[in-house]
Amino acid sequence: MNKPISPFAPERELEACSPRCNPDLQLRVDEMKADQLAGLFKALSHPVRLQMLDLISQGGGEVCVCDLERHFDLTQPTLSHHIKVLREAGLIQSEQNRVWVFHRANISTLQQMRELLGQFIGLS
Amino acid sequence: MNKPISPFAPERELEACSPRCNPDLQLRVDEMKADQLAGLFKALSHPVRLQMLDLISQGGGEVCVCDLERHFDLTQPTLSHHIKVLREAGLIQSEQNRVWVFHRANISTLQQMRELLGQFIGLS
DNA sequence: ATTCTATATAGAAAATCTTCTATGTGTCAT
DNA sequence: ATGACACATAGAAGATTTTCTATATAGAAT
Repeated sequence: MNKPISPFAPERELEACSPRCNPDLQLRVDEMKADQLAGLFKALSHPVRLQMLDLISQGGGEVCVCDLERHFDLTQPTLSHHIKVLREAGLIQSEQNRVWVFHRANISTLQQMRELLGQFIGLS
Repeated sequence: MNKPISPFAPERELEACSPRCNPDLQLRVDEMKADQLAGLFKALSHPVRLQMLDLISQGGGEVCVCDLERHFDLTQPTLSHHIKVLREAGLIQSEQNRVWVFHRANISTLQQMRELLGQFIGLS
């Protein structure tokens, strides 16, 4: 856990363990933002939720659970749980109409994730 | 789990529970691809790994663990574990040079994730 | 009123994840 | 050779996730 000053770069202010190190690197994503963004990635970290969002994103805001459940070999409470995870993460919005609940993808949230990846790729 | 044919749309081939349903929706992401992609999202589903990749992506392929550990209040084995998760997911590549290991972001993997999100947003 | 249907919630078992301490391995300096 | 350092691995405790069965709620149809 201790970081000796490299003999090769004694003029550095920050400590480096080798001449190839980058002791000046700064986090561009603070802890609060990292928590929020990691939560978004976590919501898509399950294959069923990823496929659910694939379906919901195709539906133009008119996707009912009955349109989802035929694609998955899971019980209704399990699907209900995964939908809740997507909703609580902010990836989808749900609206009740009579007995049914319709879901739509939350584009701005997806764009946030895309922007982060773009930053990692070097697009910004 | 049973899906009655709607009385409002008896001509539909697939079952719909309401007139607003989309019984024709097809998965664009098959199960194998969903598993692979969900694995990528899972690797970024922890705030520390997300911040680690933020740092590594800035370093131009020359990021050593000593450049990471100053930013996190975690033990060395824990950081080593998170690095392994990123590497096994394919998000970073690691190369040993003498005593040190240097990490670089795997751009093509990040692009895969970005493409999926683009598909969800409707960019393709 | 009763029943059916769509969806949500409760709670529990099993699996997985996160983090730690302790220890191992390989490289370098003395 | 010996010791110091960078990093990896083993294994365990505790937290979280995934999935199920059972049950609740609430709107519609009979």
